[in-house]
Amino acid sequence: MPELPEVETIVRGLKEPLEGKAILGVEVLQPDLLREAPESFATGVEGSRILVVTRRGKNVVLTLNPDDVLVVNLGMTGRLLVPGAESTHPGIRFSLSGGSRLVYDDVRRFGVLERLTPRQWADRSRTLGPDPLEPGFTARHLEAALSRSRSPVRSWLLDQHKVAGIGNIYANEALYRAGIHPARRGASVTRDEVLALHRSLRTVLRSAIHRRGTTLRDYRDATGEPGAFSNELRVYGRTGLPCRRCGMMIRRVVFGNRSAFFCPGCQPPTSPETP
DNA sequence: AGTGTATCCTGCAGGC
DNA sequence: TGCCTGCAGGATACAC
Repeated sequence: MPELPEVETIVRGLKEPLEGKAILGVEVLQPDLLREAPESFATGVEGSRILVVTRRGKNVVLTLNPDDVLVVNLGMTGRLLVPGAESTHPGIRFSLSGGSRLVYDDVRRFGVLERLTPRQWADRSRTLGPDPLEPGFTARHLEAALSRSRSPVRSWLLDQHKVAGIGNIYANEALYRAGIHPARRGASVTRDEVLALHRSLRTVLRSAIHRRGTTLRDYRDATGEPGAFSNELRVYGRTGLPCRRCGMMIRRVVFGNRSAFFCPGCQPPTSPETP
């Protein structure tokens, strides 16, 4: 569910309420959210202080004093909620200093909370691709990486080891805005198309952050508020509706186990230069 | 290396 | 109303 813009919105909302707080107690209601025994997780984080809340790709990263990193992947329906937001499916409850609380809530429980050493986290982080909003993600980098890929460009964008943070919504939206069919092979994407994709990825993600993410059904930020980018979607979930640019019907195809949405007029299956 | 498939899990919408 | 199917912002393991 949550992709880069949603996770970024969550992280921004958590900084003020969490940074500097101590974790006094942990209540594990759903042990399958963890990769270790609930008791060792609880005793491991209890007594720690939350120094800083950041994001890496789709992961929420809580740096704990003294030597722990709490990495939260929200899966499809995970939420990190502060007091005031309603929790319907609480999985882990953290009681914090100052009488505050943090609840990890997750209907489907695809999410994972992991307690890692800084070293383990660094090793993990190294396996992830660059963040598309960081300066390191250049058009040159994208062109070089894509040219080596024979997989469909939409699948490539979803691979967190290639680029970190893009999910199915923004992959489809960026490809539409760049005029690239989602099933095109990475290496078939022309230089001009790569430039357009690089630009559209960054604009779509920035604009979605500005709208505080996309809420279709489950996504909520730390205070329980939905995001407003849903109104800006051009192809995702718009099967059968007219393209806002050319009027042709938006189509849905399934590959790589995920739905892909595209406009047959604006995103021809082969590049326009090589008919 | 890449891809199709299945799996984890719950809830909701739509068809009959 | 109830039952069934399909679908969902993710990630991973497997066989080919």
